[in-house]
Amino acid sequence: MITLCPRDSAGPRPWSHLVLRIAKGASIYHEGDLTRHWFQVVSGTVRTCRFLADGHRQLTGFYFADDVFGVDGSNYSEAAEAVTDVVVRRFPNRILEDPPVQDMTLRDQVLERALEIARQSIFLFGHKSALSRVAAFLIGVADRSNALPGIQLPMSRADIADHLNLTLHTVSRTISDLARQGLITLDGPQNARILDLDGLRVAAGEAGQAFDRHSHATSGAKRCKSA
Amino acid sequence: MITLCPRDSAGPRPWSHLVLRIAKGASIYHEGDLTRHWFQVVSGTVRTCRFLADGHRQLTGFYFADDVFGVDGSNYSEAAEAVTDVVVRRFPNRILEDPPVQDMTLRDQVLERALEIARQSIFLFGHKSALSRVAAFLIGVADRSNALPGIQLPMSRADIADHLNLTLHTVSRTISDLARQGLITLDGPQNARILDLDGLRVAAGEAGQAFDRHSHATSGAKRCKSA
DNA sequence: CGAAACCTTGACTTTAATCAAGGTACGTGG
DNA sequence: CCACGTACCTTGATTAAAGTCAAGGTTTCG
Repeated sequence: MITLCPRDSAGPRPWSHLVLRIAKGASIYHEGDLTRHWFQVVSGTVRTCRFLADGHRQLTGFYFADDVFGVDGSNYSEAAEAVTDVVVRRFPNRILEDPPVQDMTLRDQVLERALEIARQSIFLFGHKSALSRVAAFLIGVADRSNALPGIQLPMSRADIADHLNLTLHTVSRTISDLARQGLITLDGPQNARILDLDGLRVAAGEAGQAFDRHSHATSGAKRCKSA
Repeated sequence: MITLCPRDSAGPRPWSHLVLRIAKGASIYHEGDLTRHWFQVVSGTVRTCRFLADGHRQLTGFYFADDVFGVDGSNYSEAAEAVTDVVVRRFPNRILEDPPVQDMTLRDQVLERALEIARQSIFLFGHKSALSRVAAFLIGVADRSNALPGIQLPMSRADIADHLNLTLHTVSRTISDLARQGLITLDGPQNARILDLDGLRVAAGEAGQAFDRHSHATSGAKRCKSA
Protein backbone atom coordinates (compact mmCIF):
# COMPACT_ATOMS: atom_id res chain seq x y z
CA MET A 1 0.00 0.00 0.00
CA ILE A 2 1.19 3.49 -0.78
CA THR A 3 1.22 5.83 2.16
CA LEU A 4 0.51 9.24 0.81
CA CYS A 5 -1.11 11.08 3.64
CA PRO A 6 1.35 13.61 4.98
CA ARG A 7 -0.41 13.72 8.32
CA ASP A 8 1.08 10.38 9.24
CA SER A 9 4.53 11.04 7.90
CA ALA A 10 7.50 12.54 9.65
CA GLY A 11 8.91 13.88 6.36
CA PRO A 12 9.98 17.47 6.08
CA ARG A 13 7.59 18.48 3.31
CA PRO A 14 3.95 17.53 3.79
CA TRP A 15 2.06 17.45 0.51
CA SER A 16 -0.86 19.74 0.47
CA HIS A 17 -4.10 18.15 -0.56
CA LEU A 18 -7.81 18.73 -0.42
CA VAL A 19 -10.30 16.22 0.95
CA LEU A 20 -13.36 16.11 -1.25
CA ARG A 21 -16.76 14.53 -0.83
CA ILE A 22 -18.43 13.42 -4.04
CA ALA A 23 -22.03 12.26 -4.33
CA LYS A 24 -22.92 8.88 -5.79
CA GLY A 25 -23.09 9.05 -9.57
CA ALA A 26 -21.28 12.40 -9.83
CA SER A 27 -18.34 12.94 -12.12
CA ILE A 28 -14.90 13.61 -10.64
CA TYR A 29 -13.26 14.52 -13.93
CA HIS A 30 -14.04 14.03 -17.59
CA GLU A 31 -12.17 12.36 -20.39
CA GLY A 32 -10.06 14.99 -22.09
CA ASP A 33 -9.81 17.34 -19.09
CA LEU A 34 -6.42 18.70 -18.24
CA THR A 35 -4.73 16.55 -15.60
CA ARG A 36 -4.35 19.13 -12.89
CA HIS A 37 -4.76 16.63 -10.05
CA TRP A 38 -4.56 13.03 -9.12
CA PHE A 39 -6.56 11.33 -6.41
CA GLN A 40 -6.58 8.76 -3.69
CA VAL A 41 -9.76 7.10 -2.42
CA VAL A 42 -10.39 7.55 1.28
CA SER A 43 -13.73 5.75 1.36
CA GLY A 44 -16.28 4.59 -1.16
CA THR A 45 -15.78 3.31 -4.70
CA VAL A 46 -14.75 5.10 -7.90
CA ARG A 47 -14.94 3.94 -11.51
CA THR A 48 -12.98 5.19 -14.50
CA CYS A 49 -14.67 5.02 -17.88
CA ARG A 50 -14.59 5.86 -21.53
CA PHE A 51 -17.30 6.14 -24.16
CA LEU A 52 -17.00 4.66 -27.61
CA ALA A 53 -18.53 6.12 -30.74
CA ASP A 54 -21.23 3.44 -30.85
CA GLY A 55 -22.46 4.51 -27.42
CA HIS A 56 -20.88 1.66 -25.52
CA ARG A 57 -19.36 2.48 -22.19
CA GLN A 58 -16.13 0.89 -21.07
CA LEU A 59 -15.21 0.82 -17.41
CA THR A 60 -11.45 0.64 -17.23
CA GLY A 61 -11.18 0.21 -13.48
CA PHE A 62 -12.70 0.28 -10.02
CA TYR A 63 -10.91 1.98 -7.16
CA PHE A 64 -11.41 1.26 -3.49
CA ALA A 65 -10.01 2.73 -0.27
CA ASP A 66 -6.33 3.73 -0.60
CA ASP A 67 -6.29 3.16 -4.38
CA VAL A 68 -4.82 5.91 -6.52
CA PHE A 69 -6.44 7.09 -9.74
CA GLY A 70 -6.20 9.96 -12.19
CA VAL A 71 -2.51 9.42 -12.97
CA ASP A 72 -2.23 10.20 -16.66
CA GLY A 73 -0.57 12.29 -19.32
CA SER A 74 -1.42 15.91 -19.99
CA ASN A 75 -5.10 15.08 -20.47
CA TYR A 76 -7.17 12.36 -18.83
CA SER A 77 -7.68 9.45 -21.19
CA GLU A 78 -10.76 8.36 -19.23
CA ALA A 79 -13.39 9.89 -16.96
CA ALA A 80 -13.76 9.18 -13.25
CA GLU A 81 -17.12 8.89 -11.50
CA ALA A 82 -18.32 8.07 -8.01
CA VAL A 83 -19.92 4.63 -7.79
CA THR A 84 -21.02 5.34 -4.22
CA ASP A 85 -20.79 8.46 -2.11
CA VAL A 86 -17.06 8.91 -2.00
CA VAL A 87 -14.37 10.74 -0.06
CA VAL A 88 -11.11 11.34 -1.91
CA ARG A 89 -7.86 13.17 -1.35
CA ARG A 90 -6.98 15.42 -4.25
CA PHE A 91 -3.30 16.13 -4.88
CA PRO A 92 -2.00 18.82 -7.20
CA ASN A 93 -0.21 17.25 -10.11
CA ARG A 94 2.72 19.49 -9.39
CA ILE A 95 3.93 17.37 -6.50
CA LEU A 96 4.60 14.60 -9.00
CA GLU A 97 6.57 16.96 -11.17
CA ASP A 98 8.64 18.69 -8.54
CA PRO A 99 12.29 17.94 -8.50
CA PRO A 100 12.97 15.19 -6.00
CA VAL A 101 13.28 16.25 -2.40
CA GLN A 102 14.12 13.03 -0.74
CA ASP A 103 11.02 11.09 -1.61
CA MET A 104 11.65 11.01 -5.31
CA THR A 105 9.98 7.67 -5.32
CA LEU A 106 6.47 9.03 -4.83
CA ARG A 107 5.77 9.35 -8.52
CA ASP A 108 7.34 5.96 -9.10
CA GLN A 109 5.17 4.33 -6.47
CA VAL A 110 2.07 5.90 -7.92
CA LEU A 111 3.01 4.91 -11.47
CA GLU A 112 3.88 1.37 -10.42
CA ARG A 113 0.59 0.96 -8.64
CA ALA A 114 -1.27 2.31 -11.66
CA LEU A 115 0.60 -0.10 -13.90
CA GLU A 116 -0.20 -3.02 -11.64
CA ILE A 117 -3.90 -2.15 -11.63
CA ALA A 118 -3.85 -1.78 -15.42
CA ARG A 119 -2.23 -5.19 -15.81
CA GLN A 120 -4.89 -6.77 -13.62
CA SER A 121 -7.53 -5.32 -15.93
CA ILE A 122 -5.73 -6.77 -18.93
CA PHE A 123 -5.51 -10.17 -17.26
CA LEU A 124 -9.27 -10.15 -16.76
CA PHE A 125 -9.69 -10.26 -20.52
CA GLY A 126 -7.55 -13.33 -20.92
CA HIS A 127 -10.57 -15.28 -19.72
CA LYS A 128 -12.67 -16.80 -22.47
CA SER A 129 -16.09 -17.50 -21.04
CA ALA A 130 -18.47 -15.28 -19.12
CA LEU A 131 -18.19 -17.71 -16.22
CA SER A 132 -14.42 -17.49 -15.96
CA ARG A 133 -14.40 -13.74 -16.45
CA VAL A 134 -16.95 -13.10 -13.71
CA ALA A 135 -15.22 -15.57 -11.39
CA ALA A 136 -11.88 -13.84 -11.98
CA PHE A 137 -13.50 -10.47 -11.33
CA LEU A 138 -14.96 -11.63 -8.04
CA ILE A 139 -11.62 -13.06 -6.93
CA GLY A 140 -9.94 -9.80 -7.88
CA VAL A 141 -12.40 -7.68 -5.94
CA ALA A 142 -12.13 -10.02 -2.97
CA ASP A 143 -8.33 -9.84 -3.06
CA ARG A 144 -8.37 -6.08 -2.98
CA SER A 145 -10.75 -5.81 -0.07
CA ASN A 146 -9.73 -7.05 3.33
CA ALA A 147 -13.04 -8.62 4.17
CA LEU A 148 -12.47 -12.17 2.91
CA PRO A 149 -14.38 -14.34 2.42
CA GLY A 150 -16.91 -11.53 1.99
CA ILE A 151 -17.16 -9.64 -1.28
CA GLN A 152 -18.65 -6.16 -1.38
CA LEU A 153 -20.08 -5.27 -4.79
CA PRO A 154 -21.02 -1.60 -4.50
CA MET A 155 -21.22 -1.24 -8.28
CA SER A 156 -24.28 -2.17 -10.32
CA ARG A 157 -24.51 -5.22 -12.57
CA ALA A 158 -24.35 -2.81 -15.51
CA ASP A 159 -21.05 -1.45 -14.18
CA ILE A 160 -19.63 -4.95 -13.87
CA ALA A 161 -20.88 -5.76 -17.36
CA ASP A 162 -19.22 -2.70 -18.87
CA HIS A 163 -16.02 -3.63 -17.07
CA LEU A 164 -15.99 -7.23 -18.31
CA ASN A 165 -17.39 -6.48 -21.76
CA LEU A 166 -20.54 -8.50 -21.12
CA THR A 167 -24.19 -7.54 -20.78
CA LEU A 168 -25.80 -6.99 -17.41
CA HIS A 169 -28.02 -9.99 -18.17
CA THR A 170 -25.07 -12.30 -18.64
CA VAL A 171 -23.42 -10.95 -15.50
CA SER A 172 -26.56 -11.48 -13.47
CA ARG A 173 -27.11 -14.98 -14.85
CA THR A 174 -23.48 -15.92 -14.27
CA ILE A 175 -23.44 -14.71 -10.69
CA SER A 176 -26.63 -16.68 -10.10
CA ASP A 177 -24.95 -19.72 -11.65
CA LEU A 178 -21.93 -19.39 -9.35
CA ALA A 179 -24.29 -19.28 -6.38
CA ARG A 180 -26.27 -22.26 -7.72
CA GLN A 181 -23.00 -24.19 -8.05
CA GLY A 182 -22.27 -23.46 -4.41
CA LEU A 183 -19.07 -21.52 -5.06
CA ILE A 184 -20.45 -18.30 -3.59
CA THR A 185 -23.52 -17.29 -1.66
CA LEU A 186 -25.49 -14.08 -2.06
CA ASP A 187 -26.96 -11.93 0.65
CA GLY A 188 -28.56 -9.33 -1.56
CA PRO A 189 -27.14 -8.26 -4.92
CA GLN A 190 -24.29 -6.20 -3.45
CA ASN A 191 -23.12 -8.67 -0.90
CA ALA A 192 -21.53 -12.01 -1.74
CA ARG A 193 -19.45 -14.47 0.21
CA ILE A 194 -16.98 -16.99 -1.14
CA LEU A 195 -17.80 -20.55 -0.11
CA ASP A 196 -15.22 -22.40 -2.20
CA LEU A 197 -12.24 -20.30 -3.21
CA ASP A 198 -10.45 -23.15 -4.97
CA GLY A 199 -13.59 -23.98 -6.89
CA LEU A 200 -13.92 -20.34 -7.85
CA ARG A 201 -10.31 -20.29 -9.04
CA VAL A 202 -10.96 -23.37 -11.15
CA ALA A 203 -14.03 -21.68 -12.63
CA ALA A 204 -11.81 -18.69 -13.41
CA GLY A 205 -9.40 -21.00 -15.22
CA GLU A 206 -6.63 -19.97 -12.89
CA ALA A 207 -5.94 -23.27 -11.19
CA GLY A 208 -7.30 -23.97 -7.74
CA GLN A 209 -4.32 -25.92 -6.46
CA ALA A 210 -0.93 -26.89 -7.80
CA PHE A 211 -0.42 -26.07 -11.43
CA ASP A 212 2.65 -26.47 -13.57
CA ARG A 213 2.60 -23.50 -15.87
CA HIS A 214 5.38 -24.97 -18.00
CA SER A 215 3.41 -28.02 -19.00
CA HIS A 216 1.48 -26.28 -21.77
CA ALA A 217 2.71 -27.32 -25.16
CA THR A 218 0.81 -24.47 -26.74
CA SER A 219 1.18 -23.85 -30.44
CA GLY A 220 4.16 -21.90 -31.59
CA ALA A 221 5.63 -20.87 -28.29
CA LYS A 222 8.96 -22.61 -28.15
CA ARG A 223 10.13 -22.21 -24.64
CA CYS A 224 13.32 -22.34 -22.63
CA LYS A 225 15.67 -20.81 -25.14
CA SER A 226 16.23 -17.96 -22.78
CA ALA A 227 18.75 -15.29 -23.62
CA MET B 1 9.78 8.19 -27.97
CA ILE B 2 12.12 7.44 -25.11
CA THR B 3 15.75 7.94 -25.89
CA LEU B 4 17.62 5.40 -23.87
CA CYS B 5 20.74 4.70 -25.81
CA PRO B 6 23.65 6.30 -23.97
CA ARG B 7 25.80 6.29 -27.08
CA ASP B 8 23.78 9.15 -28.46
CA SER B 9 23.58 11.18 -25.30
CA ALA B 10 25.97 13.74 -23.97
CA GLY B 11 25.12 12.80 -20.38
CA PRO B 12 27.86 12.11 -17.89
CA ARG B 13 26.88 8.54 -17.07
CA PRO B 14 26.25 6.19 -19.95
CA TRP B 15 24.09 3.23 -18.97
CA SER B 16 25.72 -0.05 -19.65
CA HIS B 17 23.66 -2.42 -21.69
CA LEU B 18 24.02 -5.54 -23.77
CA VAL B 19 22.76 -5.88 -27.31
CA LEU B 20 21.18 -9.30 -27.78
CA ARG B 21 20.02 -11.18 -30.83
CA ILE B 22 17.09 -13.55 -30.26
CA ALA B 23 15.82 -16.07 -32.79
CA LYS B 24 12.21 -16.10 -33.93
CA GLY B 25 10.06 -18.03 -31.48
CA ALA B 26 12.64 -18.04 -28.69
CA SER B 27 11.83 -16.97 -25.18
CA ILE B 28 13.43 -13.83 -23.75
CA TYR B 29 12.25 -14.39 -20.19
CA HIS B 30 9.60 -16.48 -18.51
CA GLU B 31 6.66 -15.61 -16.32
CA GLY B 32 7.82 -15.78 -12.73
CA ASP B 33 11.52 -15.13 -13.47
CA LEU B 34 13.29 -12.58 -11.32
CA THR B 35 13.25 -9.17 -13.02
CA ARG B 36 16.95 -8.66 -13.38
CA HIS B 37 16.68 -6.71 -16.61
CA TRP B 38 14.39 -4.67 -18.74
CA PHE B 39 14.59 -4.34 -22.49
CA GLN B 40 14.18 -2.09 -25.47
CA VAL B 41 13.48 -3.38 -28.96
CA VAL B 42 16.04 -2.38 -31.56
CA SER B 43 14.50 -4.28 -34.46
CA GLY B 44 11.92 -7.00 -34.89
CA THR B 45 8.79 -7.70 -32.87
CA VAL B 46 8.35 -9.08 -29.35
CA ARG B 47 5.23 -10.42 -27.63
CA THR B 48 4.49 -10.72 -23.93
CA CYS B 49 2.23 -13.54 -22.84
CA ARG B 50 0.69 -15.49 -20.01
CA PHE B 51 -0.80 -18.97 -19.83
CA LEU B 52 -4.04 -19.73 -18.09
CA ALA B 53 -4.83 -22.95 -16.29
CA ASP B 54 -7.18 -24.09 -19.06
CA GLY B 55 -4.32 -23.93 -21.55
CA HIS B 56 -5.36 -20.68 -23.16
CA ARG B 57 -2.61 -18.26 -24.03
CA GLN B 58 -3.05 -14.55 -23.52
CA LEU B 59 -0.85 -12.09 -25.39
CA THR B 60 -0.70 -8.95 -23.31
CA GLY B 61 1.24 -6.85 -25.79
CA PHE B 62 3.31 -6.50 -28.93
CA TYR B 63 6.49 -4.43 -28.92
CA PHE B 64 8.12 -2.87 -31.96
CA ALA B 65 11.29 -0.86 -32.54
CA ASP B 66 12.07 1.52 -29.63
CA ASP B 67 9.35 0.04 -27.42
CA VAL B 68 10.31 -0.86 -23.88
CA PHE B 69 9.22 -4.10 -22.21
CA GLY B 70 10.02 -6.17 -19.15
CA VAL B 71 9.30 -3.38 -16.65
CA ASP B 72 7.69 -5.16 -13.74
CA GLY B 73 7.80 -5.89 -10.02
CA SER B 74 10.25 -8.29 -8.45
CA ASN B 75 9.12 -11.12 -10.75
CA TYR B 76 7.86 -10.93 -14.32
CA SER B 77 4.08 -11.27 -14.43
CA GLU B 78 4.25 -12.38 -18.05
CA ALA B 79 6.73 -14.05 -20.41
CA ALA B 80 8.39 -12.36 -23.40
CA GLU B 81 9.06 -14.12 -26.70
CA ALA B 82 10.46 -13.15 -30.07
CA VAL B 83 7.78 -12.94 -32.77
CA THR B 84 10.45 -12.46 -35.42
CA ASP B 85 14.21 -12.55 -35.23
CA VAL B 86 14.83 -9.72 -32.83
CA VAL B 87 17.58 -7.42 -31.63
CA VAL B 88 17.10 -5.91 -28.18
CA ARG B 89 19.05 -3.81 -25.75
CA ARG B 90 19.11 -5.32 -22.28
CA PHE B 91 19.50 -2.98 -19.32
CA PRO B 92 20.28 -4.07 -15.79
CA ASN B 93 17.35 -3.35 -13.53
CA ARG B 94 19.71 -1.59 -11.18
CA ILE B 95 19.85 1.52 -13.30
CA LEU B 96 16.17 2.02 -12.57
CA GLU B 97 16.79 1.66 -8.88
CA ASP B 98 19.84 3.85 -8.50
CA PRO B 99 19.39 7.06 -6.66
CA PRO B 100 18.80 9.85 -9.13
CA VAL B 101 21.87 11.33 -10.71
CA GLN B 102 20.42 14.01 -12.83
CA ASP B 103 18.27 11.90 -15.10
CA MET B 104 15.94 10.76 -12.38
CA THR B 105 13.22 10.78 -14.95
CA LEU B 106 14.41 7.66 -16.76
CA ARG B 107 12.39 5.29 -14.63
CA ASP B 108 9.42 7.64 -14.86
CA GLN B 109 9.60 7.76 -18.62
CA VAL B 110 9.80 4.00 -18.84
CA LEU B 111 6.91 3.53 -16.41
CA GLU B 112 4.79 6.11 -18.18
CA ARG B 113 5.36 4.48 -21.52
CA ALA B 114 4.51 1.07 -20.05
CA LEU B 115 1.34 2.48 -18.57
CA GLU B 116 0.34 4.05 -21.86
CA ILE B 117 0.85 0.76 -23.70
CA ALA B 118 -1.12 -1.09 -21.04
CA ARG B 119 -4.01 1.37 -21.36
CA GLN B 120 -4.07 0.88 -25.11
CA SER B 121 -4.43 -2.85 -24.54
CA ILE B 122 -7.31 -2.22 -22.16
CA PHE B 123 -9.01 0.06 -24.66
CA LEU B 124 -8.88 -2.71 -27.26
CA PHE B 125 -11.25 -4.70 -25.09
CA GLY B 126 -13.84 -1.99 -24.96
CA HIS B 127 -14.83 -3.07 -28.45
CA LYS B 128 -17.80 -5.39 -28.63
CA SER B 129 -17.65 -7.18 -31.96
CA ALA B 130 -14.84 -9.08 -33.62
CA LEU B 131 -14.99 -6.55 -36.46
CA SER B 132 -14.47 -3.53 -34.25
CA ARG B 133 -11.79 -5.23 -32.20
CA VAL B 134 -9.75 -6.25 -35.22
CA ALA B 135 -10.21 -2.83 -36.81
CA ALA B 136 -9.04 -1.14 -33.62
CA PHE B 137 -6.05 -3.47 -33.48
CA LEU B 138 -5.04 -2.66 -37.04
CA ILE B 139 -5.34 1.07 -36.38
CA GLY B 140 -3.26 0.68 -33.26
CA VAL B 141 -0.52 -1.22 -35.05
CA ALA B 142 -0.56 1.29 -37.88
CA ASP B 143 -0.29 4.19 -35.44
CA ARG B 144 2.73 2.69 -33.78
CA SER B 145 4.61 2.04 -37.00
CA ASN B 146 5.72 4.90 -39.17
CA ALA B 147 4.83 3.27 -42.45
CA LEU B 148 1.29 4.57 -42.89
CA PRO B 149 -0.84 3.68 -44.73
CA GLY B 150 1.01 0.35 -44.72
CA ILE B 151 0.52 -2.12 -41.86
CA GLN B 152 3.15 -4.72 -41.11
CA LEU B 153 1.71 -7.77 -39.35
CA PRO B 154 4.76 -9.82 -38.42
CA MET B 155 2.75 -11.87 -35.93
CA SER B 156 0.61 -14.85 -36.88
CA ARG B 157 -3.17 -14.87 -36.93
CA ALA B 158 -3.02 -17.05 -33.83
CA ASP B 159 -0.98 -14.36 -32.07
CA ILE B 160 -3.51 -11.70 -33.00
CA ALA B 161 -6.32 -13.97 -31.87
CA ASP B 162 -4.73 -14.55 -28.47
CA HIS B 163 -4.21 -10.83 -28.13
CA LEU B 164 -7.83 -9.93 -28.96
CA ASN B 165 -9.38 -12.94 -27.21
CA LEU B 166 -10.77 -14.34 -30.45
CA THR B 167 -9.97 -17.48 -32.44
CA LEU B 168 -7.58 -17.41 -35.37
CA HIS B 169 -10.54 -18.34 -37.58
CA THR B 170 -12.51 -15.29 -36.55
CA VAL B 171 -9.46 -13.07 -36.97
CA SER B 172 -8.81 -14.42 -40.45
CA ARG B 173 -12.44 -14.08 -41.49
CA THR B 174 -12.66 -10.56 -40.10
CA ILE B 175 -9.53 -9.37 -41.86
CA SER B 176 -10.89 -10.86 -45.07
CA ASP B 177 -14.16 -9.02 -44.45
CA LEU B 178 -12.36 -5.70 -43.98
CA ALA B 179 -10.57 -6.27 -47.27
CA ARG B 180 -13.86 -7.25 -48.97
CA GLN B 181 -15.42 -4.03 -47.66
CA GLY B 182 -12.59 -2.11 -49.25
CA LEU B 183 -11.29 -0.61 -45.99
CA ILE B 184 -7.93 -2.32 -46.32
CA THR B 185 -6.11 -4.31 -48.95
CA LEU B 186 -3.90 -7.33 -48.42
CA ASP B 187 -0.61 -8.11 -50.09
CA GLY B 188 0.04 -11.43 -48.44
CA PRO B 189 -1.09 -12.25 -44.90
CA GLN B 190 1.58 -10.13 -43.19
CA ASN B 191 1.22 -7.04 -45.28
CA ALA B 192 -1.85 -4.85 -45.28
CA ARG B 193 -2.53 -1.32 -46.43
CA ILE B 194 -5.22 1.04 -45.20
CA LEU B 195 -7.46 2.27 -47.99
CA ASP B 196 -10.07 4.10 -45.92
CA LEU B 197 -8.87 5.18 -42.48
CA ASP B 198 -12.12 6.92 -41.57
CA GLY B 199 -14.08 3.86 -42.60
CA LEU B 200 -11.79 1.71 -40.50
CA ARG B 201 -12.29 4.01 -37.53
CA VAL B 202 -16.04 3.77 -37.96
CA ALA B 203 -15.75 -0.02 -38.09
CA ALA B 204 -13.75 0.19 -34.87
CA GLY B 205 -16.57 2.19 -33.27
CA GLU B 206 -14.18 5.05 -32.66
CA ALA B 207 -15.72 7.69 -34.90
CA GLY B 208 -14.20 8.47 -38.26
CA GLN B 209 -14.81 12.18 -38.23
CA ALA B 210 -16.25 14.65 -35.76
CA PHE B 211 -17.80 13.05 -32.72
CA ASP B 212 -19.25 14.70 -29.66
CA ARG B 213 -18.25 12.44 -26.82
CA HIS B 214 -20.55 14.26 -24.43
CA SER B 215 -23.70 13.43 -26.38
CA HIS B 216 -24.10 9.96 -24.91
CA ALA B 217 -26.90 9.84 -22.40
CA THR B 218 -25.73 6.48 -21.18
CA SER B 219 -27.49 4.85 -18.26
CA GLY B 220 -26.48 5.83 -14.81
CA ALA B 221 -23.62 8.15 -15.54
CA LYS B 222 -24.76 11.52 -14.37
CA ARG B 223 -22.28 13.94 -15.77
CA CYS B 224 -21.09 17.46 -15.21
CA LYS B 225 -21.20 17.55 -11.44
CA SER B 226 -17.48 17.97 -11.43
CA ALA B 227 -15.63 18.44 -8.18
C1' DC C 1 -48.10 4.24 -1.10
C1' DG C 2 -46.26 4.87 -5.52
C1' DA C 3 -42.41 5.52 -8.58
C1' DA C 4 -37.89 4.66 -10.00
C1' DA C 5 -33.96 2.05 -10.28
C1' DC C 6 -32.04 -2.16 -10.38
C1' DC C 7 -31.90 -7.23 -10.47
C1' DT C 8 -33.41 -11.79 -12.15
C1' DT C 9 -35.17 -14.99 -15.35
C1' DG C 10 -37.22 -16.89 -19.71
C1' DA C 11 -37.62 -17.21 -24.90
C1' DC C 12 -35.49 -16.27 -29.02
C1' DT C 13 -31.71 -14.33 -32.14
C1' DT C 14 -27.15 -13.26 -33.34
C1' DT C 15 -22.30 -13.92 -33.02
C1' DA C 16 -18.27 -16.29 -32.51
C1' DA C 17 -16.34 -20.98 -31.53
C1' DT C 18 -15.77 -25.46 -33.11
C1' DC C 19 -15.28 -28.98 -36.53
C1' DA C 20 -13.58 -29.91 -40.99
C1' DA C 21 -11.36 -29.35 -45.32
C1' DG C 22 -8.40 -27.36 -48.55
C1' DG C 23 -4.95 -23.85 -50.12
C1' DT C 24 -0.49 -21.29 -50.04
C1' DA C 25 4.21 -20.25 -48.89
C1' DC C 26 8.50 -21.72 -47.28
C1' DG C 27 12.33 -24.57 -46.21
C1' DT C 28 14.76 -28.97 -46.54
C1' DG C 29 16.58 -32.75 -48.61
C1' DG C 30 16.71 -35.75 -52.43
C1' DC D 1 15.70 -27.83 -59.34
C1' DC D 2 11.93 -30.19 -57.83
C1' DA D 3 9.20 -32.97 -54.28
C1' DC D 4 7.78 -33.21 -50.05
C1' DG D 5 6.61 -31.75 -45.42
C1' DT D 6 5.43 -28.31 -42.29
C1' DA D 7 3.46 -24.32 -40.74
C1' DC D 8 0.17 -21.06 -41.52
C1' DC D 9 -3.90 -19.02 -43.66
C1' DT D 10 -8.65 -19.14 -45.55
C1' DT D 11 -13.24 -20.67 -45.95
C1' DG D 12 -17.57 -23.48 -45.23
C1' DA D 13 -20.95 -25.96 -42.15
C1' DT D 14 -22.49 -26.72 -37.66
C1' DT D 15 -22.75 -25.92 -32.64
C1' DA D 16 -22.38 -23.39 -28.44
C1' DA D 17 -22.42 -19.07 -26.06
C1' DA D 18 -23.70 -14.57 -25.26
C1' DG D 19 -26.79 -10.83 -26.78
C1' DT D 20 -31.43 -9.12 -27.39
C1' DC D 21 -36.21 -8.77 -26.38
C1' DA D 22 -39.58 -9.16 -22.90
C1' DA D 23 -41.61 -9.63 -18.50
C1' DG D 24 -41.83 -9.61 -13.65
C1' DG D 25 -39.70 -9.09 -8.95
C1' DT D 26 -37.22 -6.54 -5.26
C1' DT D 27 -35.42 -2.64 -2.94
C1' DT D 28 -35.16 2.10 -2.03
C1' DC D 29 -36.63 6.48 -1.57
C1' DG D 30 -39.61 10.26 -1.89
